[in-house]
Amino acid sequence: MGKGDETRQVVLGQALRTASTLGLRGLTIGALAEQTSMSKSGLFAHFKSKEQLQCAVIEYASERFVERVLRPALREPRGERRLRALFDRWLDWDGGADLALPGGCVFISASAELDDEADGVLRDRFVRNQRDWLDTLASVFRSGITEGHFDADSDSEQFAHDLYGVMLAYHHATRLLRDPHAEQRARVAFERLLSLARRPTPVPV
Amino acid sequence: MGKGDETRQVVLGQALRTASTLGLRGLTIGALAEQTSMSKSGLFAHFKSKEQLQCAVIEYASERFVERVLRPALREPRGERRLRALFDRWLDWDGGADLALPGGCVFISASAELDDEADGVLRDRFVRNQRDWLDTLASVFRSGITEGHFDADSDSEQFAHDLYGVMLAYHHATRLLRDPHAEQRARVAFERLLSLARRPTPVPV
DNA sequence: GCGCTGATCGAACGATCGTGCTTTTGTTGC
DNA sequence: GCAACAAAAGCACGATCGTTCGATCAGCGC
Repeated sequence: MGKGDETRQVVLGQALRTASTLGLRGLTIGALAEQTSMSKSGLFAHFKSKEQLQCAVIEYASERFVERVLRPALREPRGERRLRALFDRWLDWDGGADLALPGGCVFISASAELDDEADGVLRDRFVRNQRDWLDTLASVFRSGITEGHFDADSDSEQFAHDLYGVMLAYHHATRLLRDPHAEQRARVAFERLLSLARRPTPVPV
Repeated sequence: MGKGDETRQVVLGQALRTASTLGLRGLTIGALAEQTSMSKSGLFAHFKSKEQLQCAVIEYASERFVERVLRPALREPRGERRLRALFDRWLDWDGGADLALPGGCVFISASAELDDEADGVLRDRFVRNQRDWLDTLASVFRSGITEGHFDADSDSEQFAHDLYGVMLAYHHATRLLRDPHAEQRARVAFERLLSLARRPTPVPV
Protein backbone atom coordinates (compact mmCIF):
# COMPACT_ATOMS: atom_id res chain seq x y z
CA MET A 1 0.00 0.00 0.00
CA GLY A 2 3.03 2.28 -0.19
CA LYS A 3 3.25 3.54 -3.73
CA GLY A 4 -0.42 4.24 -4.22
CA ASP A 5 -0.80 6.33 -1.12
CA GLU A 6 2.40 8.19 -1.83
CA THR A 7 1.36 9.40 -5.27
CA ARG A 8 -2.08 10.11 -3.89
CA GLN A 9 -0.53 12.47 -1.39
CA VAL A 10 1.56 14.13 -4.08
CA VAL A 11 -1.51 14.59 -6.25
CA LEU A 12 -3.53 15.99 -3.37
CA GLY A 13 -0.77 18.44 -2.50
CA GLN A 14 -0.73 19.76 -6.03
CA ALA A 15 -4.51 19.72 -6.19
CA LEU A 16 -4.68 21.83 -3.05
CA ARG A 17 -2.28 24.33 -4.50
CA THR A 18 -4.29 24.53 -7.71
CA ALA A 19 -7.60 24.73 -5.88
CA SER A 20 -6.33 27.64 -3.83
CA THR A 21 -6.06 29.75 -6.96
CA LEU A 22 -8.64 28.29 -9.33
CA GLY A 23 -11.08 27.01 -6.72
CA LEU A 24 -12.52 23.53 -6.38
CA ARG A 25 -14.52 24.05 -9.54
CA GLY A 26 -11.40 25.15 -11.36
CA LEU A 27 -9.73 21.85 -10.62
CA THR A 28 -9.45 19.77 -13.78
CA ILE A 29 -8.17 16.25 -14.09
CA GLY A 30 -6.18 17.06 -17.19
CA ALA A 31 -4.30 20.01 -15.74
CA LEU A 32 -3.67 18.14 -12.52
CA ALA A 33 -2.27 15.20 -14.45
CA GLU A 34 0.05 17.45 -16.39
CA GLN A 35 1.29 19.18 -13.24
CA THR A 36 2.10 15.86 -11.61
CA SER A 37 3.52 14.30 -14.78
CA MET A 38 0.91 11.62 -14.86
CA SER A 39 -1.63 10.48 -17.35
CA LYS A 40 -5.21 11.59 -16.92
CA SER A 41 -6.41 8.04 -16.53
CA GLY A 42 -3.67 7.06 -14.13
CA LEU A 43 -4.52 9.96 -11.90
CA PHE A 44 -8.23 9.46 -12.29
CA ALA A 45 -7.96 5.89 -11.07
CA HIS A 46 -7.02 7.13 -7.61
CA PHE A 47 -10.30 9.00 -7.24
CA LYS A 48 -13.26 7.41 -8.87
CA SER A 49 -14.87 10.70 -9.83
CA LYS A 50 -14.15 14.39 -9.83
CA GLU A 51 -16.46 14.94 -6.91
CA GLN A 52 -14.54 12.43 -4.84
CA LEU A 53 -11.34 14.19 -5.81
CA GLN A 54 -12.79 17.48 -4.55
CA CYS A 55 -13.88 15.77 -1.34
CA ALA A 56 -10.40 14.38 -0.86
CA VAL A 57 -8.94 17.83 -1.40
CA ILE A 58 -10.98 19.52 1.30
CA GLU A 59 -10.28 16.61 3.63
CA TYR A 60 -6.58 16.94 2.88
CA ALA A 61 -6.76 20.70 3.43
CA SER A 62 -8.48 20.19 6.76
CA GLU A 63 -5.71 17.90 7.91
CA ARG A 64 -3.08 20.44 6.92
CA PHE A 65 -5.05 23.16 8.69
CA VAL A 66 -5.36 21.19 11.89
CA GLU A 67 -1.69 20.32 11.95
CA ARG A 68 -0.52 23.83 11.11
CA VAL A 69 -3.01 25.90 13.13
CA LEU A 70 -5.03 24.02 15.67
CA ARG A 71 -2.58 21.47 17.02
CA PRO A 72 0.26 23.91 17.76
CA ALA A 73 -2.17 26.37 19.35
CA LEU A 74 -3.52 23.68 21.66
CA ARG A 75 -0.07 23.45 23.18
CA GLU A 76 -0.48 26.97 24.53
CA PRO A 77 -2.11 27.45 27.92
CA ARG A 78 -5.87 27.72 27.89
CA GLY A 79 -7.52 31.09 27.53
CA GLU A 80 -6.22 34.23 25.91
CA ARG A 81 -2.75 32.85 25.14
CA ARG A 82 -4.26 29.97 23.21
CA LEU A 83 -6.67 32.25 21.42
CA ARG A 84 -3.85 34.53 20.34
CA ALA A 85 -1.83 31.57 19.11
CA LEU A 86 -4.82 30.44 17.10
CA PHE A 87 -5.24 33.84 15.54
CA ASP A 88 -1.56 34.25 14.71
CA ARG A 89 -1.28 30.89 13.02
CA TRP A 90 -4.58 31.31 11.26
CA LEU A 91 -3.43 34.61 9.77
CA ASP A 92 -0.92 32.97 7.48
CA TRP A 93 -1.65 29.30 7.61
CA ASP A 94 -1.64 29.23 3.80
CA GLY A 95 1.98 30.34 3.78
CA GLY A 96 4.91 28.31 5.02
CA ALA A 97 7.46 26.44 2.96
CA ASP A 98 5.78 23.07 3.18
CA LEU A 99 2.37 24.27 2.07
CA ALA A 100 2.73 27.57 0.23
CA LEU A 101 -0.76 27.85 -1.18
CA PRO A 102 -0.32 30.36 -3.98
CA GLY A 103 -3.96 31.38 -3.87
CA GLY A 104 -4.51 31.93 -0.20
CA CYS A 105 -6.90 30.16 2.09
CA VAL A 106 -8.67 27.45 0.17
CA PHE A 107 -11.61 27.34 2.57
CA ILE A 108 -12.62 30.85 1.65
CA SER A 109 -12.66 30.06 -2.05
CA ALA A 110 -14.58 26.91 -1.29
CA SER A 111 -17.10 28.85 0.79
CA ALA A 112 -17.90 31.12 -2.10
CA GLU A 113 -18.18 28.22 -4.51
CA LEU A 114 -20.25 25.90 -2.40
CA ASP A 115 -22.61 28.32 -0.70
CA ASP A 116 -25.21 28.12 -3.43
CA GLU A 117 -24.62 24.55 -4.46
CA ALA A 118 -27.46 22.12 -4.09
CA ASP A 119 -27.01 19.84 -1.13
CA GLY A 120 -24.55 17.13 -1.89
CA VAL A 121 -21.73 15.13 -0.42
CA LEU A 122 -19.21 17.86 -1.08
CA ARG A 123 -21.24 20.71 0.35
CA ASP A 124 -22.36 18.74 3.39
CA ARG A 125 -18.85 17.71 4.26
CA PHE A 126 -17.51 21.21 3.88
CA VAL A 127 -20.29 22.79 5.90
CA ARG A 128 -19.65 20.34 8.70
CA ASN A 129 -16.00 21.29 8.51
CA GLN A 130 -16.75 24.97 8.82
CA ARG A 131 -19.20 24.47 11.66
CA ASP A 132 -16.60 22.42 13.49
CA TRP A 133 -14.10 25.21 13.11
CA LEU A 134 -16.54 27.83 14.38
CA ASP A 135 -17.33 25.56 17.32
CA THR A 136 -13.65 25.19 18.05
CA LEU A 137 -13.20 28.94 18.05
CA ALA A 138 -16.14 29.39 20.40
CA SER A 139 -14.85 26.62 22.63
CA VAL A 140 -11.38 28.12 22.89
CA PHE A 141 -12.96 31.45 23.71
CA ARG A 142 -15.10 29.84 26.41
CA SER A 143 -12.01 28.35 27.95
CA GLY A 144 -10.85 31.95 28.24
CA ILE A 145 -13.99 32.73 30.22
CA THR A 146 -13.45 29.90 32.69
CA GLU A 147 -9.86 31.05 33.04
CA GLY A 148 -11.15 34.45 34.03
CA HIS A 149 -9.67 36.23 31.02
CA PHE A 150 -12.97 37.18 29.49
CA ASP A 151 -16.30 38.41 30.72
CA ALA A 152 -18.66 35.59 31.62
CA ASP A 153 -21.53 37.34 29.86
CA SER A 154 -19.81 37.24 26.51
CA ASP A 155 -21.52 35.38 23.68
CA SER A 156 -18.91 32.86 22.57
CA GLU A 157 -20.67 32.02 19.34
CA GLN A 158 -20.97 35.64 18.44
CA PHE A 159 -17.26 35.95 19.16
CA ALA A 160 -16.45 33.08 16.82
CA HIS A 161 -18.67 34.61 14.15
CA ASP A 162 -17.01 37.99 14.52
CA LEU A 163 -13.53 36.54 14.48
CA TYR A 164 -14.33 34.75 11.26
CA GLY A 165 -15.45 38.08 9.86
CA VAL A 166 -12.11 39.59 10.78
CA MET A 167 -10.32 36.85 8.87
CA LEU A 168 -12.61 37.16 5.86
CA ALA A 169 -12.01 40.89 5.71
CA TYR A 170 -8.29 40.28 6.04
CA HIS A 171 -8.30 37.83 3.18
CA HIS A 172 -10.32 40.19 1.03
CA ALA A 173 -8.01 43.10 1.74
CA THR A 174 -4.72 41.28 1.32
CA ARG A 175 -5.60 38.99 -1.56
CA LEU A 176 -7.95 40.98 -3.71
CA LEU A 177 -7.09 44.57 -2.86
CA ARG A 178 -3.45 43.88 -2.02
CA ASP A 179 -3.76 46.35 0.80
CA PRO A 180 -0.38 46.58 2.58
CA HIS A 181 -2.16 47.47 5.83
CA ALA A 182 -4.39 44.41 5.75
CA GLU A 183 -2.61 42.51 8.48
CA GLN A 184 -2.46 45.55 10.71
CA ARG A 185 -6.19 46.10 10.16
CA ALA A 186 -6.88 42.52 11.12
CA ARG A 187 -4.77 42.79 14.28
CA VAL A 188 -6.51 45.99 15.30
CA ALA A 189 -9.88 44.35 14.84
CA PHE A 190 -8.77 41.30 16.78
CA GLU A 191 -7.47 43.35 19.68
CA ARG A 192 -10.73 45.22 19.79
CA LEU A 193 -12.67 41.97 19.91
CA LEU A 194 -10.53 40.84 22.82
CA SER A 195 -10.77 44.13 24.65
CA LEU A 196 -14.54 44.10 24.28
CA ALA A 197 -14.70 40.59 25.67
CA ARG A 198 -12.46 41.53 28.54
CA ARG A 199 -14.78 44.09 30.14
CA PRO A 200 -18.55 44.09 30.56
CA THR A 201 -20.16 45.55 27.45
CA PRO A 202 -20.64 49.28 27.88
CA VAL A 203 -24.20 50.48 28.11
CA PRO A 204 -25.31 52.40 25.01
CA VAL A 205 -25.61 56.15 25.48
CA MET B 1 -30.54 51.24 -31.06
CA GLY B 2 -33.62 49.99 -29.24
CA LYS B 3 -33.79 46.25 -29.76
CA GLY B 4 -30.13 45.52 -29.27
CA ASP B 5 -29.84 47.27 -25.95
CA GLU B 6 -33.04 45.71 -24.73
CA THR B 7 -31.94 42.11 -25.28
CA ARG B 8 -28.53 43.04 -23.94
CA GLN B 9 -30.17 44.06 -20.68
CA VAL B 10 -32.20 40.87 -20.56
CA VAL B 11 -29.09 38.81 -21.14
CA LEU B 12 -27.16 40.70 -18.49
CA GLY B 13 -29.96 40.23 -16.00
CA GLN B 14 -29.93 36.50 -16.51
CA ALA B 15 -26.13 36.46 -16.54
CA LEU B 16 -26.08 38.22 -13.19
CA ARG B 17 -28.48 35.71 -11.74
CA THR B 18 -26.39 32.82 -13.04
CA ALA B 19 -23.13 34.39 -11.92
CA SER B 20 -24.49 34.80 -8.42
CA THR B 21 -24.71 31.03 -8.06
CA LEU B 22 -22.03 29.68 -10.40
CA GLY B 23 -19.66 32.62 -10.24
CA LEU B 24 -18.19 34.60 -13.09
CA ARG B 25 -16.10 31.61 -14.09
CA GLY B 26 -19.18 29.43 -14.08
CA LEU B 27 -20.84 31.64 -16.66
CA THR B 28 -20.99 29.88 -20.00
CA ILE B 29 -22.21 31.26 -23.28
CA GLY B 30 -24.12 28.10 -24.08
CA ALA B 31 -26.07 27.90 -20.85
CA LEU B 32 -26.78 31.62 -20.96
CA ALA B 33 -28.10 31.31 -24.50
CA GLU B 34 -30.38 28.48 -23.50
CA GLN B 35 -31.75 30.40 -20.52
CA THR B 36 -32.57 33.40 -22.67
CA SER B 37 -33.89 31.31 -25.57
CA MET B 38 -31.24 32.58 -27.91
CA SER B 39 -28.60 30.97 -30.04
CA LYS B 40 -25.05 30.92 -28.79
CA SER B 41 -23.83 32.97 -31.71
CA GLY B 42 -26.65 35.47 -31.46
CA LEU B 43 -25.89 36.08 -27.85
CA PHE B 44 -22.16 36.05 -28.41
CA ALA B 45 -22.44 38.82 -30.96
CA HIS B 46 -23.48 41.27 -28.24
CA PHE B 47 -20.22 40.76 -26.36
CA LYS B 48 -17.19 40.15 -28.46
CA SER B 49 -15.60 37.77 -25.99
CA LYS B 50 -16.36 35.99 -22.77
CA GLU B 51 -14.12 38.33 -20.83
CA GLN B 52 -16.08 41.33 -22.07
CA LEU B 53 -19.26 39.56 -21.07
CA GLN B 54 -17.89 39.12 -17.56
CA CYS B 55 -16.86 42.75 -17.49
CA ALA B 56 -20.33 43.79 -18.56
CA VAL B 57 -21.83 41.63 -15.83
CA ILE B 58 -19.88 43.25 -13.01
CA GLU B 59 -20.61 46.66 -14.48
CA TYR B 60 -24.29 45.77 -14.62
CA ALA B 61 -24.15 44.48 -11.07
CA SER B 62 -22.52 47.69 -9.91
CA GLU B 63 -25.29 49.74 -11.44
CA ARG B 64 -27.92 47.61 -9.72
CA PHE B 65 -26.04 47.91 -6.45
CA VAL B 66 -25.79 51.67 -6.68
CA GLU B 67 -29.44 52.07 -7.51
CA ARG B 68 -30.64 49.66 -4.83
CA VAL B 69 -28.24 50.50 -2.01
CA LEU B 70 -26.24 53.64 -2.42
CA ARG B 71 -28.69 56.00 -4.08
CA PRO B 72 -31.58 55.46 -1.65
CA ALA B 73 -29.22 55.74 1.32
CA LEU B 74 -27.90 59.06 0.06
CA ARG B 75 -31.38 60.47 0.48
CA GLU B 76 -31.06 60.00 4.24
CA PRO B 77 -29.52 62.78 6.29
CA ARG B 78 -25.75 62.69 6.62
CA GLY B 79 -24.14 60.79 9.45
CA GLU B 80 -25.46 57.87 11.42
CA ARG B 81 -28.88 57.80 9.76
CA ARG B 82 -27.28 57.48 6.36
CA LEU B 83 -24.85 54.86 7.57
CA ARG B 84 -27.67 52.80 9.01
CA ALA B 85 -29.62 53.06 5.78
CA LEU B 86 -26.57 51.89 3.90
CA PHE B 87 -26.17 48.91 6.18
CA ASP B 88 -29.82 47.92 6.06
CA ARG B 89 -30.02 48.01 2.30
CA TRP B 90 -26.69 46.32 1.91
CA LEU B 91 -27.84 43.43 4.09
CA ASP B 92 -30.28 42.16 1.51
CA TRP B 93 -29.50 44.01 -1.65
CA ASP B 94 -29.42 40.68 -3.48
CA GLY B 95 -33.06 40.08 -2.63
CA GLY B 96 -35.99 42.09 -3.92
CA ALA B 97 -38.44 41.11 -6.59
CA ASP B 98 -36.72 42.94 -9.41
CA LEU B 99 -33.31 41.44 -8.80
CA ALA B 100 -33.67 38.24 -6.77
CA LEU B 101 -30.15 36.92 -7.09
CA PRO B 102 -30.55 33.27 -6.22
CA GLY B 103 -26.92 32.94 -5.21
CA GLY B 104 -26.49 35.93 -2.96
CA CYS B 105 -24.11 38.82 -3.38
CA VAL B 106 -22.25 38.44 -6.62
CA PHE B 107 -19.39 40.65 -5.51
CA ILE B 108 -18.40 38.19 -2.83
CA SER B 109 -18.26 35.30 -5.27
CA ALA B 110 -16.31 37.50 -7.65
CA SER B 111 -13.88 38.45 -4.90
CA ALA B 112 -13.03 34.84 -4.25
CA GLU B 113 -12.65 34.11 -7.92
CA LEU B 114 -10.59 37.10 -8.93
CA ASP B 115 -8.32 37.47 -5.94
CA ASP B 116 -5.65 35.20 -7.34
CA GLU B 117 -6.16 35.98 -10.97
CA ALA B 118 -3.31 37.52 -12.87
CA ASP B 119 -3.80 41.19 -13.50
CA GLY B 120 -6.21 41.77 -16.30
CA VAL B 121 -9.03 43.99 -17.42
CA LEU B 122 -11.58 42.07 -15.41
CA ARG B 123 -9.62 41.99 -12.18
CA ASP B 124 -8.55 45.63 -12.43
CA ARG B 125 -12.05 46.81 -13.01
CA PHE B 126 -13.43 44.80 -10.15
CA VAL B 127 -10.72 45.88 -7.72
CA ARG B 128 -11.41 49.49 -8.57
CA ASN B 129 -15.07 48.80 -7.91
CA GLN B 130 -14.37 47.32 -4.50
CA ARG B 131 -11.98 50.13 -3.56
CA ASP B 132 -14.62 52.65 -4.55
CA TRP B 133 -17.14 50.97 -2.34
CA LEU B 134 -14.76 50.88 0.62
CA ASP B 135 -14.01 54.56 0.02
CA THR B 136 -17.71 55.32 -0.05
CA LEU B 137 -18.21 53.54 3.26
CA ALA B 138 -15.33 55.45 4.81
CA SER B 139 -16.64 58.70 3.40
CA VAL B 140 -20.14 58.17 4.76
CA PHE B 141 -18.62 57.35 8.10
CA ARG B 142 -16.53 60.51 8.01
CA SER B 143 -19.64 62.52 7.35
CA GLY B 144 -20.84 61.07 10.64
CA ILE B 145 -17.77 62.50 12.32
CA THR B 146 -18.33 65.99 10.98
CA GLU B 147 -21.95 65.71 12.07
CA GLY B 148 -20.73 65.00 15.57
CA HIS B 149 -22.16 61.50 15.70
CA PHE B 150 -18.83 59.74 15.88
CA ASP B 151 -15.55 60.31 17.62
CA ALA B 152 -13.17 62.45 15.60
CA ASP B 153 -10.29 60.12 16.41
CA SER B 154 -11.93 57.18 14.69
CA ASP B 155 -10.12 55.59 11.77
CA SER B 156 -12.67 55.77 8.97
CA GLU B 157 -10.81 53.33 6.74
CA GLN B 158 -10.54 50.83 9.52
CA PHE B 159 -14.26 51.27 10.04
CA ALA B 160 -14.97 50.55 6.39
CA HIS B 161 -12.72 47.51 6.52
CA ASP B 162 -14.43 46.21 9.64
CA LEU B 163 -17.89 46.81 8.26
CA TYR B 164 -16.99 44.83 5.19
CA GLY B 165 -15.89 42.04 7.49
CA VAL B 166 -19.27 42.09 9.17
CA MET B 167 -20.96 41.67 5.81
CA LEU B 168 -18.61 38.91 4.72
CA ALA B 169 -19.26 37.00 7.92
CA TYR B 170 -22.98 37.53 7.44
CA HIS B 171 -22.86 36.17 3.92
CA HIS B 172 -20.83 33.18 5.06
CA ALA B 173 -23.20 32.41 7.90
CA THR B 174 -26.44 32.85 6.01
CA ARG B 175 -25.46 31.41 2.64
CA LEU B 176 -23.09 28.61 3.44
CA LEU B 177 -24.02 27.65 6.99
CA ARG B 178 -27.66 28.65 6.67
CA ASP B 179 -27.47 29.98 10.19
CA PRO B 180 -30.90 31.39 11.15
CA HIS B 181 -29.22 33.85 13.52
CA ALA B 182 -26.93 35.25 10.85
CA GLU B 183 -28.76 38.54 10.42
CA GLN B 184 -29.00 39.07 14.16
CA ARG B 185 -25.28 38.37 14.48
CA ALA B 186 -24.56 40.93 11.78
CA ARG B 187 -26.73 43.55 13.46
CA VAL B 188 -25.08 42.97 16.80
CA ALA B 189 -21.66 43.37 15.21
CA PHE B 190 -22.78 46.51 13.41
CA GLU B 191 -24.17 48.10 16.56
CA ARG B 192 -20.95 47.35 18.37
CA LEU B 193 -18.99 48.99 15.58
CA LEU B 194 -21.16 52.08 15.90
CA SER B 195 -21.01 52.16 19.66
CA LEU B 196 -17.25 51.92 19.56
CA ALA B 197 -17.07 54.78 17.12
CA ARG B 198 -19.38 56.84 19.25
CA ARG B 199 -17.14 57.11 22.32
CA PRO B 200 -13.41 57.55 22.59
CA THR B 201 -11.72 54.15 22.51
CA PRO B 202 -11.37 52.83 26.03
CA VAL B 203 -7.86 52.47 27.33
CA PRO B 204 -6.82 48.81 27.71
CA VAL B 205 -6.68 47.56 31.27
C1' DG C 1 10.03 -19.74 -13.40
C1' DC C 2 4.45 -18.39 -13.24
C1' DG C 3 0.45 -15.88 -12.03
C1' DC C 4 -1.73 -12.39 -9.48
C1' DT C 5 -2.59 -7.65 -8.00
C1' DG C 6 -2.27 -2.78 -8.05
C1' DA C 7 -0.47 1.26 -10.51
C1' DT C 8 -0.14 3.52 -14.62
C1' DC C 9 -0.75 4.51 -19.43
C1' DG C 10 -2.78 5.36 -24.30
C1' DA C 11 -6.61 5.99 -26.84
C1' DA C 12 -11.06 7.09 -27.38
C1' DC C 13 -16.03 8.47 -26.20
C1' DG C 14 -19.69 12.14 -26.14
C1' DA C 15 -20.41 16.58 -24.38
C1' DT C 16 -19.43 21.22 -23.92
C1' DC C 17 -16.31 25.03 -24.06
C1' DG C 18 -15.27 29.81 -26.59
C1' DT C 19 -15.15 31.61 -31.02
C1' DG C 20 -15.16 32.33 -35.81
C1' DC C 21 -17.78 32.37 -40.37
C1' DT C 22 -22.05 32.90 -43.56
C1' DT C 23 -26.79 33.40 -44.01
C1' DT C 24 -31.36 34.63 -42.71
C1' DT C 25 -34.50 37.44 -40.32
C1' DG C 26 -36.22 41.94 -38.43
C1' DT C 27 -36.24 46.70 -37.88
C1' DT C 28 -35.85 51.36 -39.40
C1' DG C 29 -35.24 55.66 -42.48
C1' DC C 30 -36.51 57.58 -46.54
C1' DG D 1 -42.29 49.77 -50.18
C1' DC D 2 -37.68 49.30 -50.63
C1' DA D 3 -32.89 49.81 -49.60
C1' DA D 4 -29.73 49.79 -45.66
C1' DC D 5 -28.49 48.04 -41.68
C1' DA D 6 -28.67 45.73 -37.15
C1' DA D 7 -29.86 41.41 -34.81
C1' DA D 8 -30.18 36.79 -34.58
C1' DA D 9 -29.50 32.17 -36.23
C1' DG D 10 -27.01 28.23 -38.25
C1' DC D 11 -23.09 25.68 -38.65
C1' DA D 12 -18.59 24.29 -37.84
C1' DC D 13 -13.80 24.54 -35.86
C1' DG D 14 -10.31 22.99 -32.41
C1' DA D 15 -9.76 22.41 -27.56
C1' DT D 16 -10.82 20.56 -23.33
C1' DC D 17 -14.00 18.54 -20.14
C1' DG D 18 -15.02 13.99 -17.15
C1' DT D 19 -15.07 9.30 -17.90
C1' DT D 20 -14.39 4.48 -19.66
C1' DC D 21 -11.86 0.58 -21.37
C1' DG D 22 -8.20 -2.36 -22.43
C1' DA D 23 -3.25 -2.85 -22.39
C1' DT D 24 1.18 -2.56 -20.08
C1' DC D 25 4.32 -2.73 -16.28
C1' DA D 26 6.12 -3.44 -11.70
C1' DG D 27 6.44 -6.02 -7.48
C1' DC D 28 5.67 -10.21 -4.91
C1' DG D 29 4.11 -14.84 -3.00
C1' DC D 30 4.77 -19.37 -4.49
